[in-house]
Amino acid sequence: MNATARLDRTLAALADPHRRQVVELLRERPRRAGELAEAAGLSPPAMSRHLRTLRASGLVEERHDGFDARVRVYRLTPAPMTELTEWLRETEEMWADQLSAFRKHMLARGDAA
Amino acid sequence: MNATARLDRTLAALADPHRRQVVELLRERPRRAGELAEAAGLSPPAMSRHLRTLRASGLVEERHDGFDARVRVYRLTPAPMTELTEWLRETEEMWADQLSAFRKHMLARGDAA
DNA sequence: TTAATATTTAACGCATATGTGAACTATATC
DNA sequence: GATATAGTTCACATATGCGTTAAATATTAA
Repeated sequence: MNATARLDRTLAALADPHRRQVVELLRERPRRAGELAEAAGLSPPAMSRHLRTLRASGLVEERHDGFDARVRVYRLTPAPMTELTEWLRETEEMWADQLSAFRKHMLARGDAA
Repeated sequence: MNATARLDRTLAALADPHRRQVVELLRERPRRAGELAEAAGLSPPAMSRHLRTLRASGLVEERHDGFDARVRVYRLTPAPMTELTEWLRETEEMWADQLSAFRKHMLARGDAA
């Protein structure tokens, strides 16, 4: 999968408020699927699908609990967000350059910055 | 509009590859609607709708050209991306804390980090 | 071995997003 | 004034996303 498609999936995954809530919960600590469903006020099937989407985007990973194999524990995997952060940084950097060039232009004209 | 809804719109706007391409083009310099349509290989109506979405998310703004009032020039407005960057920063920060806590835990147990 | 638990998958309905061609608005050019 | 140009909006078809309930899977507990 190329970088564009990965950014697509990452952004689409984070565009849903329930999934973003999951990320916020998982950034504190790993949690069980059922715990996430309850915290988000969603039915288990609904949460299961969100978790599938998050898994497909690479934002979270699933593990089986050591004691009770029915339980699935989800945890954050930061790589996709790092890639997104990098894209945003480049965009903002470019904009900052553009802005400073604009200011320089204005100063050269004698206008106030 | 609250922060969650704004993040929603920003992320949804950026989740489309054509719209992200528009942002990438605009981070170089402002451009005309028609120029963006051609660059993205889209029909004018399709691009017009993407631009409406980007406008609604606050990522771009539209201005009328000074010489030819038919022409609409689009430019980037960075505020929404700043907010998104902030959200990502918090998330990654939390994850870094978690990782360092995990390493500390492992070190305390005498395992290799 | 039967029943309960944790989670996922399947089938369905509904809302929303995307692209296309046709029609519309506003402005410029001849 | 007639026509061309830049861009948008409309109407339509198709596709995708989200939630719900019912059923299936796997595992633990009684």
